[in-house]
Amino acid sequence: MADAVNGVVAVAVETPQHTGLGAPLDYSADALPPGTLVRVPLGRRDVPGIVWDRPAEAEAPPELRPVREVLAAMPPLGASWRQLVAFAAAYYQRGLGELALAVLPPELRKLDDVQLARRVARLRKPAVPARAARRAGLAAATAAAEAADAQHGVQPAADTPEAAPAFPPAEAGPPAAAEAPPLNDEQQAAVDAIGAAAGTYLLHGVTGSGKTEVYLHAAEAALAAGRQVLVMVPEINLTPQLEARLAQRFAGRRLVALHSALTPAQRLKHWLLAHLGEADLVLGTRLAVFASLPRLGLIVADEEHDPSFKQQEGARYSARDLAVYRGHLEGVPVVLGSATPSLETWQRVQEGRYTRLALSQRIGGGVLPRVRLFDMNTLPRQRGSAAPALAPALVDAVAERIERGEQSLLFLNRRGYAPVLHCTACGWKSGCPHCSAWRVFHKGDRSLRCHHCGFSERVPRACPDCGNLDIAPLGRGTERLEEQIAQLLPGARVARIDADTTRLKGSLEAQLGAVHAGDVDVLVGTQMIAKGHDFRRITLVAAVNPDSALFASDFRAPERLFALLMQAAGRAGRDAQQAARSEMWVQSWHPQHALYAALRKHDYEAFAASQLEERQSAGLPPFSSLALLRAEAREASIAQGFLRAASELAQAMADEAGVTLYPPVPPPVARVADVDRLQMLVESPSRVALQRLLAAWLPQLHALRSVHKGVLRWAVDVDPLAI
DNA sequence: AGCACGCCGACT
DNA sequence: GTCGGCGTGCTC
Repeated sequence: MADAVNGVVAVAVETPQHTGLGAPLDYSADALPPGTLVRVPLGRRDVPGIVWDRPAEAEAPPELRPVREVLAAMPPLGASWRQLVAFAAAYYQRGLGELALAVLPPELRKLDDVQLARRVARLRKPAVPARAARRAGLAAATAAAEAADAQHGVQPAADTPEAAPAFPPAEAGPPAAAEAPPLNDEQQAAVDAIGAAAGTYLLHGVTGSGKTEVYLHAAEAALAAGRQVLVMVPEINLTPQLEARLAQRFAGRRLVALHSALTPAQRLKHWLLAHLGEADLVLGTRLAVFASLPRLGLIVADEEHDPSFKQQEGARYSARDLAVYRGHLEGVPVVLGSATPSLETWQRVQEGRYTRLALSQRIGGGVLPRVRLFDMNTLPRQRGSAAPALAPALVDAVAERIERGEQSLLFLNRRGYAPVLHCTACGWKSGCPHCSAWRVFHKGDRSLRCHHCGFSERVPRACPDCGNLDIAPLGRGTERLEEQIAQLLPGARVARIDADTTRLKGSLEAQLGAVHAGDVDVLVGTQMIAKGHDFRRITLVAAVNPDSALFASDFRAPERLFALLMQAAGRAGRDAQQAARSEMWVQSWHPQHALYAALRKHDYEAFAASQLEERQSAGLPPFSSLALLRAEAREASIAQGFLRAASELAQAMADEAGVTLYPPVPPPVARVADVDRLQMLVESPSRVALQRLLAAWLPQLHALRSVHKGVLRWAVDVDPLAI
């Protein structure tokens, strides 16, 4: 361990990469173990920092300022945590200290040592009597004594096992609270494989095939071996039901949640419980991948294909990819669960780098719903009028369900009443004055709302350009679909769930509760309802208008659509006796498309194979690595000039390294809130070559801003989701 | 990123 | 005469 030498410590502080201050800074202090939280002077400010590993050979500048405060009440952050953070900072091209401090609970940086000691002491009082014996030695220590100990850099070794040994095989007799249903052979084989060796596992099974039960058993084994378990889900929405299930199964264990909807105080408490080794299970969203877990024994990433695992601002990390790295680093198994794995994951399975564990059957003998592709071209069209939103045959099928007391789910990935209003006389459309996008008509509050910048106005009575009173909605959103289905099926109880109806805290739960209670016949919603929720009485799911993704410029659009439709199909017929007559309807103008053919057969593998072939011939991920350099300015030409200059700086390097620089292009929505955006694609068949180029190139870009004035922001996105 | 210092316009 | 505009520059 490279401890402090000659009274010098390196401290990671919140300094952005582009200032040339991305690396830790040197301060004078008595020996402090790496990972210790400190406060240090920086310029005229006092900032929080983390003592970092300092290379022994590094020279100290002559005059160093002293560390101002040592927060010794908490054990230092472990070596593997620091390595994870250092890797993420380097890979996603951010300052080390910037990332390290950004992934700590915000509340932590506000505390001084005394306040921290008080909280730590409180949390170390065991919540469950059974834990008292094991923790007795630690709990006995007073906060003051702990603080005094830690002042000398002494920490109970048990709290910071830096190098975790290999995951031991599953043992019998963990203190499970609720009895588990018996596993089928495939589930048992999966649990055995995960328990046998560290590595990355793809748990591949359709909705209802019992993936969660495998997670629970694998977790049980890890807990029995005295380890902590990290479970990640893509969205906060999905935490409550999994939390309930984990809490029920592991009643004697301490379970904490980590996500951005917690209050600052809760987030700090949960994070500390994990860091102190008090929490046995951590359930969270992508930010939980950075939780400090001194006894980590298993990582689960459920719905690993979900785009929400990629952070979309600041350090744009992929929590799924970091989970895999972390598992490798700490020698613990990583389980990636999905019915429709990301093509990156699937390719790694093909290459033998990940192990596929297949769950091929639905639990309880349920079958997947029959997929019915409805060809919208067959609908008779009255002259001059648009095609109806819903095929009459689909409306009949919904009506049948209502008669039988069953529920239907209509899925339309577009909220609002209509995506755009237009004037039938002069052709005016409801564009946003600040963005290159249409403003969406929301009938509920009679507003025209831009979904990009939030600009909202009361919908005009007449055309703002020509005064014509006949302004009409174009296209359909969930509000309009809800209205139409209510008209087509009088007496049906119709509900709608989307971002607009769930704005208030607790309203999603309330609405889902109504569906479960049987108070709803037809549920209309966006992709929010396609994910995770376990509806028992739904026997019909319909994708009302999914075609747009087929021809999107985004190369991942088909992959996303397939996953979404498979997931939506999974909502139907989870109850075995209903499964036989469950149906998934897809209304399409292109029913012959290969994606739908694969969907009809629930054939992920065929779909993945054809997509991978396309990706390979196009030189796209997972057969190449990408990064996007983005720039924003009031005028596109300024952003353009900056990116061109950046490109020139890199050209020689790129040619040599086998990296391709593409010309700057506007993203799909080029102007948002009066700011023009441009982006430049950087591509290489070699991840390493791309990484090397970025590391050499990006530090030079800060200086460009003084030449290209007017660039408001620039940023790099490594492994971008969309290009 | 903050937060300084630093040199030019409209106000008590 | 100052209050304050945000342009450059530094932080171990």
